[in-house]
Amino acid sequence: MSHTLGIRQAQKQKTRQALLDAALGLLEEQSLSSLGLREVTRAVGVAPTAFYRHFRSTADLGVTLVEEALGSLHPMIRTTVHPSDTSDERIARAVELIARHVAANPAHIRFIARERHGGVQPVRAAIQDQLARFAEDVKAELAMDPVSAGWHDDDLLMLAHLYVDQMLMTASLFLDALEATEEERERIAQIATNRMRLISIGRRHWLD
Amino acid sequence: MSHTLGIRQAQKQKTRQALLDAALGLLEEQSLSSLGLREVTRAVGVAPTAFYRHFRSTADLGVTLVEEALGSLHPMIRTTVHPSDTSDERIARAVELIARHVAANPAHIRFIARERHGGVQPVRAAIQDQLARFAEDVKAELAMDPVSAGWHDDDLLMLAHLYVDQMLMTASLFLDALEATEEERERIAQIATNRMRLISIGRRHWLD
DNA sequence: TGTACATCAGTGAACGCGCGTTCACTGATGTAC
DNA sequence: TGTACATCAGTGAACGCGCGTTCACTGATGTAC
Repeated sequence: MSHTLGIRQAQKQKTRQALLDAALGLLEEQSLSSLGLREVTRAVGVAPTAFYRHFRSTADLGVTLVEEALGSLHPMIRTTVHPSDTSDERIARAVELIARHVAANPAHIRFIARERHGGVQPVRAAIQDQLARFAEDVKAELAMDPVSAGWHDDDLLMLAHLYVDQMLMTASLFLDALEATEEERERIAQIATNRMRLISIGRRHWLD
Repeated sequence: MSHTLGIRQAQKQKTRQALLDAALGLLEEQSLSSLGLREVTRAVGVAPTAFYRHFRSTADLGVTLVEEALGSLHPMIRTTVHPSDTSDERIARAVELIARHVAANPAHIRFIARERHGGVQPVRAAIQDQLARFAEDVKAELAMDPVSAGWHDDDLLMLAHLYVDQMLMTASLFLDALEATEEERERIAQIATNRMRLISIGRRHWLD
């Protein structure tokens, strides 16, 4: 049997997670810079002062949310870009994966899109940091592809960032269409696919 | 002599503009959803209640800021994309123009980047609306280019949106580098240029 | 040009309210023996 | 297993403060004659 947390630790974790979940919910309709500590504790049903047992401030909570939203995404990113099948199949798979991820975690994605350029510096920095890591991951995968032979390192990283930004754009498009009809979402998937295709075509002819 | 405003109207306009300017300044370090009406009037030096003579709410002020930031940009966008000289010259000109515009209007650009996905719905809607118009403008210019012969209308619009998003990304990159060295800004210009080049290459081979 | 009245941008007091933070506390959980 | 003490997540009262909004107001500007 694996090591179990003590009752006290387990309860603390539970409250902490409840605070994170409540904050994420409240952030669907406002920015982090206007999120109040009392709002969050009220939503959870604990005293305002309990907040300080878990986070120094709402900015601190925000940084934790960034890790929660993006920290676990690295393996997914790598396999998405991995040069296995044809370019068009890979793109279709990526768009499908993004659509699913957005549908499964809308609040996390909204939070990232919103706070990427938001008013809370440490959170912005945490997001830039994670996205830069994604770009490094993507670059490493791209480098393995024969198509990348002869490319400058700088240009590979440029392309990787372009893909990462594109993924986020696509996610944001799907986010705005969560309530829309199936046809509308299909239309968006088509546009996102074509954007990716155009970039991939540019990639193939980069060294012409 | 052209028609002049009355003294009263002129003074009102002046106060209104002071409120907009003060708000824009305060928004460099926070999001609109946390901007207080009292903050703004305090910065201008008028009574809090004076705010209501000009705007219904900070959200209303935000929508006005969107128009101020983007409304006058249409002619610039069109001429930037206009197919005059070679593709590489056009790209270099566009990147240069964006760098200048960001340096001249950093607060406006920051505001747009921040509130595009921000927590205030009417402002988000106003930004999406303006960006969609930009895309229509760009599409109209692209359509005039011989390179676009044989393209589907949908794909032209897709490309136009891709260019618009790319311009905003580039602007955002320059924004983060305003305090940086000349070399750093040159590096960013190079990356932005290469992103645009790659997209243009994809465009030229789209129908292959 | 002068007078009498209307308009309206900006004022200042007042309101009820929720905010972030402090502090000493409680009582369940953990630990040492 | 039982006891005595330590730890610490969550409490609840209290604080000073700034918020958005209301209201009746003032006095400079505008207008009609």
